[in-house]
Amino acid sequence: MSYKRHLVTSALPYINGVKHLGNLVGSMLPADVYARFLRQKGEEVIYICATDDHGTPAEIAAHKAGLSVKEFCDQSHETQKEIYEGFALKFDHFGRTSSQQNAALTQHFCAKLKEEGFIEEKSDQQLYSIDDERYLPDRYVEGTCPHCGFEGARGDECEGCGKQMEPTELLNPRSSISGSTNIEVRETRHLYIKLSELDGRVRDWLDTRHDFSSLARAIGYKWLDEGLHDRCITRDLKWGVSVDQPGYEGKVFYVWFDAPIGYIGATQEWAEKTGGDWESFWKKPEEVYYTQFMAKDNVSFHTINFPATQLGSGETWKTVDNIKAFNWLTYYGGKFSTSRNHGIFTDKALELLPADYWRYYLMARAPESDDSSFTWADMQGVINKDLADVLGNYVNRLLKFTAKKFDGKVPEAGTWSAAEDKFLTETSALLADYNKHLANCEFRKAMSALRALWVAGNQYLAEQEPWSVFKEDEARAATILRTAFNFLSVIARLSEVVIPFTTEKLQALIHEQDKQGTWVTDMEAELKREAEDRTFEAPSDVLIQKIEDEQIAEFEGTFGSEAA
RNA sequence: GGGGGUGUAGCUCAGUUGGUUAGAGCAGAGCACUCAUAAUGCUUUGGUCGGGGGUUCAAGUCCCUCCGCCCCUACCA
Repeated sequence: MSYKRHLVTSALPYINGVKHLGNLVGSMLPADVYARFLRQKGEEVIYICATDDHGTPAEIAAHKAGLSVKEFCDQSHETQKEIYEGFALKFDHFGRTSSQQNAALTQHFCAKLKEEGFIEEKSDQQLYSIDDERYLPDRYVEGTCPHCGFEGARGDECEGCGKQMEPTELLNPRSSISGSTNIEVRETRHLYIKLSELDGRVRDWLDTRHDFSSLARAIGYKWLDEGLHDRCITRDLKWGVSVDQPGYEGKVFYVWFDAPIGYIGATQEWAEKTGGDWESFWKKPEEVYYTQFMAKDNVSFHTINFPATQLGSGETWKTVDNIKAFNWLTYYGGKFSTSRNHGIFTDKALELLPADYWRYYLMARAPESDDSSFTWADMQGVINKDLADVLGNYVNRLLKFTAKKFDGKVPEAGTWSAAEDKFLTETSALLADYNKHLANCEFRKAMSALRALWVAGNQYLAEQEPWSVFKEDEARAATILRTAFNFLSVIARLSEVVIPFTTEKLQALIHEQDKQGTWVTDMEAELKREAEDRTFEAPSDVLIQKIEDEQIAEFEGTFGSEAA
């Protein structure tokens, strides 16, 4: 594992609307924790994300809001960006797929694919709404199902009988945008990517993805084994990356084609902003380790479609080395639903509780092996026990007692004993676990190891009883408290990847703001640090406020406490 | 319908290539301590590992089958 640099991306949140906690836990938050870990370890790493700006839903939402699509996306992008800042997501760049850079790249990929012979032109029949002055994507056509007579059937699928269909089959079709029935069938030309001929390249590539989870690999091979179908990569829309070919005026690339390219586009935005070298991440495959984070529904796009685009270009591009996929976070076992307003949205979450509470809870309960269920009581339990009781109380008891007995200074004198050796051995082992789990993107296990470190501090104090020892042997008490204090410095740094705001508070208390963003490599050196005239402040208020029963009752009243 | 995933103590989850009495945290019970946010530490009660069948000296761990949930995907008359 000696890569010069690391590239981290998380699935691009769609521009339309505020995302819910399920979106956060399945992509951006774990990516942030992982990127922070690598950064703190001193690795060269960039974490890139962006909003996925294109597509019909954005157009329609803009229309409803009385804004141009551009204005709407500008606003929505800023809204989302602010929320993510609230969660301390430390993107190196949070870009947009509607950037100039992405447009140029998307057109570039298409041109290269064409040169390599992987682009084909086909004619197709699509429904055109004369009153809306636009072609209607399948799911924006409603009508009567030709199979069962259900009147609210959509152009892609009938909710009445579950059958799939072509929108041209619908009886009495109408636009679900305007309700207009003034609809006609028009002939339209589109570009297709010939995945059917790219399967060899994709398969050979997949064979080399040794770090993929068995899940990601299985999904990839399944698609390949069934045979890839050519896919249309253009649409008759105004909003999107224009297709720069004769005869394609008024057409744009389909979102699934330009969205993943947005990872590269956003890296270019980053490069322009910072003076960084985007090519060192995307054009030097052997030097870079690339990790993608996403939810399980997104895996096939990242194992097949996007790699096919990259490989089919005939150029050298960095492809993904590890895909970390998540299951769903559910709300009391039911689905989070944007349309039905079920569950908790990210903007609201930040109003209710501090970002660190969400970050820790969501990582401790990350849906890694199966869907996991959010409940308010569970969150209260985790936060109050782990953050407030175990971590918060360690800080409080240690700093208050030391301040009282040693006048706000880190105690001097005293000698290292067997008790400290034992403490060192135990905490070193826990740190090794923590490192390993973070490096492997096993977030539940990582949080468990972190918590064990917090517990270790309390155990040490409980066993050594500095409050009793102090009465007979002040020097011994000094050693215990200094060791515990040094350990607090360690804990603060190791916790930063998940609870950065709390770490900031802690480091302010112990006057170690300069340690922000650093990691712990040598536990022995840390624990044996001398007093060095260090000072600190006793906390005036508790570090972690508990979540009260009344709050839980209120939240359950507001958001509901059962599955949808 | 096909493929993949998942079902382990009341709850949330670990369980390496099958091998001693199935583990952790929370919740419950008991004890210790009093520095601390009635906090902490220690001890401890809970499981026929979704059901059934099979292979094996030995299966939560492999095979078959059935049931529940999740994701992807495909549909015939």
